[in-house]
Amino acid sequence: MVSEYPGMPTVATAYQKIYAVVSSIPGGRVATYGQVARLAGMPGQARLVGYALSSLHDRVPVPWHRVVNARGEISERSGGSPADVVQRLRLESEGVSFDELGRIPLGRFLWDV
DNA sequence: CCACTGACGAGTG
DNA sequence: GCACTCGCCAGTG
Repeated sequence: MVSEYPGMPTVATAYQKIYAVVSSIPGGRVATYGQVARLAGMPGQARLVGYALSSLHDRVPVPWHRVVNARGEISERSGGSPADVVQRLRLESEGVSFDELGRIPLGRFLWDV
């Protein structure tokens, strides 16, 4: 649970809710953007989840790497940042495996609430 | 205040 | 399974 970080607005934002949900994803499991949105009380707001995560900075201790898209793939960033590679490495080090197409078998690793 | 911007998802052909 | 469209809306400048 991340309630605060340098530079974060003092008032509560939708992002805090999202960060709280992401922070509760167990290691070795993954959640989809849409799933996080629902758990955060914003069904249908998958895009906002992605937007919220993209605005995170390194010092914020949120396990953003455990969030993937509905197809079990790691979504590609804009600007060609290497964050997607880091994400895969972190997941693999947690025991999450990928198939030959670079997708995670959601039937085995999706976080069941 | 207005316009633009996204780590997405579900539906359709 | 792939390509395309449309709906979502908080933040940012």
